[in-house]
Amino acid sequence: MSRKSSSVTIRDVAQKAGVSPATVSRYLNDSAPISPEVAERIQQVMSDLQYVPSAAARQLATQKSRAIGVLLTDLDSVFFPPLISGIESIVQQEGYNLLVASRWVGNGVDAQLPIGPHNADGLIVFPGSLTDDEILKLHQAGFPVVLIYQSSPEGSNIPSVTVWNKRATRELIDHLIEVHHRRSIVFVRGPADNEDSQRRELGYQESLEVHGIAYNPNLIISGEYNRNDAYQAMSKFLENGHPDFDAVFTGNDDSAIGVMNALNEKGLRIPDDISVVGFDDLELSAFLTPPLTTVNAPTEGVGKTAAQYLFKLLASQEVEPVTLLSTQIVIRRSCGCSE
Amino acid sequence: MSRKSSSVTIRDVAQKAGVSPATVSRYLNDSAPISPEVAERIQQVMSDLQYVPSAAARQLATQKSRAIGVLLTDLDSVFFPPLISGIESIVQQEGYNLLVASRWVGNGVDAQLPIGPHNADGLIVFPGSLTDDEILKLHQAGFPVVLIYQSSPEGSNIPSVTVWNKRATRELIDHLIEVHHRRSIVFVRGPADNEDSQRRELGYQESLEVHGIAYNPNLIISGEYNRNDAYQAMSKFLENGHPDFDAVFTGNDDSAIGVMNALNEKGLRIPDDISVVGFDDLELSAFLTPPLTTVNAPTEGVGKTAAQYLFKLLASQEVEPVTLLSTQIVIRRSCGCSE
DNA sequence: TTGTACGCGTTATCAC
DNA sequence: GTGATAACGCGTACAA
Repeated sequence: MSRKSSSVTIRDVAQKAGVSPATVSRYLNDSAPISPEVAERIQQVMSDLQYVPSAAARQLATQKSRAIGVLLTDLDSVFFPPLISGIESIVQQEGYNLLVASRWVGNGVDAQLPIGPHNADGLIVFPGSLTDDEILKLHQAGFPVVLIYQSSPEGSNIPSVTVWNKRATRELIDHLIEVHHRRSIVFVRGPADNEDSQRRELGYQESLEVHGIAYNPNLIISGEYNRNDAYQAMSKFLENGHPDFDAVFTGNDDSAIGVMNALNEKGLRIPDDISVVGFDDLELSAFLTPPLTTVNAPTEGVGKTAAQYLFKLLASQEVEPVTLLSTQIVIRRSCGCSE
Repeated sequence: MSRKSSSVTIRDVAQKAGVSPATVSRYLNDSAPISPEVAERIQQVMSDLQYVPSAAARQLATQKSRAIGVLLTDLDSVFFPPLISGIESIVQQEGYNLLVASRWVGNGVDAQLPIGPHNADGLIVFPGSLTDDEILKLHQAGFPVVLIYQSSPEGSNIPSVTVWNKRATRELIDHLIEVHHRRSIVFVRGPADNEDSQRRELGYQESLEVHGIAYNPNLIISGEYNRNDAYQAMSKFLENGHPDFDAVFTGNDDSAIGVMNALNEKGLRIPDDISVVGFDDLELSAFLTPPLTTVNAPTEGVGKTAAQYLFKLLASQEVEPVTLLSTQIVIRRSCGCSE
């Protein structure tokens, strides 16, 4: 984009190859057949001149940016690497560029979107980065959008991809109750408006119910799906008078880290005194002490799938409105199992 | 970028506001004074029409993409979130876009760069994503580049930002020796060509030397700066005949996770039997059991600084060729300290 | 198979 | 302070 660096244009190539710019363009995008000799000459000149087409000019002419974006809330979370990695692998494979930005609707944004029709061909949105209104507006304007970990706003039908939350959670809690005979299980929920957290809570309740255990609201505490808040929440829970409990299900693994820490500090042994289980199966979860029993959620797969859907949308292909990737429990030691 | 979505152009705004496109442009970039009334009218029309300038057209006219890129090797690492977050905060503040891509020179790339003069105004490069030749070529073409965790290739003077490695490592090992009387300290190094790892090794050696401890090459093992390889390396070390040792310094925290795991599996207690210390101070390091004694390296700061330098470069300002951000040891419990 | 001419949406250079 | 007008570099009818 900088003048001095890539000042060689398609016209230079054309001239030096003794053809018209149009022909070079055709060669570039093989949008029309051209004679072998000419093709070779162009190729030769192109590499001689180290010609690289200007993305901007191309975009302007084509009305396509060949870039897609992903909008996150806070980039600084262990949850994102696999997600972004998954997205990027597809994006790169398609020869597109990936724009990344953070934006948090909580702090009252109403400025222009960092990523939108003005600089991208499509967008993957993570919960909390856009309001429902903004999502809807984008979608209604015909801008390709794929939602992740979030369902389409009321009345709309925007493709969304997330994971099976309830089923695996149900199995996980079943395991705690049936195998380890835990009956007072604390649930550390995520942000109130987080759909995944809500569904995980449903799985938790269902398991309780099936086993004839009464749901105790005093056993529910709120983290924010991150280790620090979860640590605080659990510490506070332990300090104030609290019901007896013999297990903790943290809505995600990151929270489990904070919870385990709080438990350790109070001298509670995991899993002897308290079983702890999470959700996500972060790469590091197997390395915690004790290794965390959790639910494996294909985060990278969500990224890949969302990106693939976005490209389908770009190609005007049909995409299933909602897709749930399968999850499965992984038993390690924090629940009480020996391996 | 998509035709249907944002078809309102500067011309539409101009017409509806009863002025010329030029005036609207001037208002947008306040590149020239305009009368208050006109300004207000334009503002009004702009928000009525929800006008958003086309990035492509702007780029073509300006020869600037208003985007910078960061080139990483593998996106899926806990090390990156703070780094990217730091970069993005500056980028957003400058009203720029952030392009992210991964590329690993190890697998013999020679295709076109995912990010370069064709789609960005500048680039932040992480070790392993570009060969020295590629870096040099970019730089010589006048393309702004900032190196992180890597020094400028032979003979060149490209700005680079990284952290103080040797000094803090030296202090860390001093601590192990002086306070905890450890004398047989294993060093788990990073990738062979990694400059940080090399400098950390220097600090390690210096401390040994000062304390009259002979350097024992059998105590050096190779990880790859990630928990899995480090786990493998340490496990193998423990299984084969190995020298006695009473401490491990892992080149980074991620490796420490794998090492601690391997140690635990063999029934070695940390820190009672073996002290373990790392480098980086990942957000999760304080949450390991035991909490990891390490060196706090300002990863987010490196990202911010690199981005700031890049913007200085874009503004044709001077930038120091090499800057080292300060690090400092943080004592937790894995070394043997009680708090 | 190839060339010509115009348009994409914006900014920059002149005039006024 | 404001308005024409010419780039910017590429794709794409349309014509040949």
